[in-house]
Amino acid sequence: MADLAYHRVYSELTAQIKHGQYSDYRLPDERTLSEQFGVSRSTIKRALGILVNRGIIFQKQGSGTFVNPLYFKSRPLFNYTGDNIGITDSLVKDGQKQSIKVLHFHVQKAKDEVAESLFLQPNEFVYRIERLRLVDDQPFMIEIGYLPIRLVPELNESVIQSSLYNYLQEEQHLMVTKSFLNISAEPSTEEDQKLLQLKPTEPVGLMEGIFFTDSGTPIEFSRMRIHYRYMQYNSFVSLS
Amino acid sequence: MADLAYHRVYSELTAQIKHGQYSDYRLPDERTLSEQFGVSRSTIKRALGILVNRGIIFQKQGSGTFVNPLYFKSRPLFNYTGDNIGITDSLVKDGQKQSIKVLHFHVQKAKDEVAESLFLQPNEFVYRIERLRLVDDQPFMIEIGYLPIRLVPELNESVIQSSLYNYLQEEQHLMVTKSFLNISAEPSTEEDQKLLQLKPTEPVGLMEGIFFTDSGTPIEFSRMRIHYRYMQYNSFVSLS
DNA sequence: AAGTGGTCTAGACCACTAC
DNA sequence: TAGTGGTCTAGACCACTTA
Repeated sequence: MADLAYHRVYSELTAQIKHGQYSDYRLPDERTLSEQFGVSRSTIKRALGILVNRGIIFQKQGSGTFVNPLYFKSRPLFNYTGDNIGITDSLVKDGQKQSIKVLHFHVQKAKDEVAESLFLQPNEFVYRIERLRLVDDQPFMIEIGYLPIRLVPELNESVIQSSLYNYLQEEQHLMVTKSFLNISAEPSTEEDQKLLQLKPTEPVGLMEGIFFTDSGTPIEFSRMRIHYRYMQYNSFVSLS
Repeated sequence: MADLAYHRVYSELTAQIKHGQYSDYRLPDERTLSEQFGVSRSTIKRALGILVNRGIIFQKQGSGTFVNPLYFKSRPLFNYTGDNIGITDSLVKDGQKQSIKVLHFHVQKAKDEVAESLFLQPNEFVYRIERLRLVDDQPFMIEIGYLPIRLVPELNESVIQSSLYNYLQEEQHLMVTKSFLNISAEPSTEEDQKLLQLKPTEPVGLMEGIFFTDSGTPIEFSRMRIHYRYMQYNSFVSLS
């Protein structure tokens, strides 16, 4: 992934923006970038397109390409900057300590919704992984994940005490790079209140969705119940 | 917009998928589509890319292009299928009656956050539009929007009783096609409870963000407080 | 008029999947 | 081995903004 031309351009531009290289909020024009990076304008457009899709820059026809000044002001829960799309890589932590407490771990036959979401054969088995995630010892998320055992035959309890997706990448050469999420909210249950240290009037955010590997295989169905103060999601949408 | 080649391909494919044309979940390969539509493969890829970004289809290298069976099962609050990205065009309603009640409407000097979000000059003026939105007489959203008067000089109270973005499109030839949203949740205030008919333990979803015209000009900063049962947001993310 | 992003093409070659 | 999606190029021409 990292050796692709468009990805190299994307990474370098992102780093430059983060380091404040474009303090006037203006990037060089596409033809200049094409020369600077030694790639075609199409490849530059592709790299810029990723930045646009994440809301980091925006482009105005006839005018130029500009950094979105709002992007770095918001404090979302997730910020996809690593290789993987999972929590560990995405969590905005700024030096805070991330930790995981395993609540339950076992194998079961996939129920309907899970089987459907993961495109499983009938009667296929999945791991059910229930974990509590904390930042600086403050619990902020209850996470229930389902993974087909067929895809990850050798999972065990010690693996899931830390980042599952890092394990998949390093030990199984699986990168998890796509997700389809549904986001909502509801009043907290008594269990939410206990685990996430919430008052009865305080709600949880819900994120539920499917995660895919780089090659398009659905690998996890996940339900997350999130302390409302940690629930921040950024979304850039463009109808074109 | 509708006369662009990639957009035509996108529209026709979307319609075909909705009408169940690909009941085996498999689309023709890109080279075949290229011939069928009489456009280059690059243009086909662009159209397919939009469908991928919205989570409607997914592609597997070496294997093919497939319809996402989950897409049509979820019931999000928004579903961007119209020309504009606004509520009116996007709200999934299925024959339900949509209505708007104007709570407040006036002109004021833009405060810091608004001015920053809309890239305004110092001391520029904005409309402040506070509306309650209902579906089938059930209130589901309090919406506070700010628009620069410079961009829409002739707004008045009768216009905002119905869709603002439809007015902008028809009377001002402005299409609103991009948005940068931040999504979160919090306990409801007393005013929320009164306007949205919520119990004290029931929360609101928050959506806050900037809306851009097709040419990239920020045209509205909006804060939405949403009845939690109506708060459903779909997001497809791909790290590439 | 000059500069910038947007659209589109035709084709080469690579990487992965299925048979 | 054939078929499919992924990457990348070099260039033409259009649309919009700014001066």
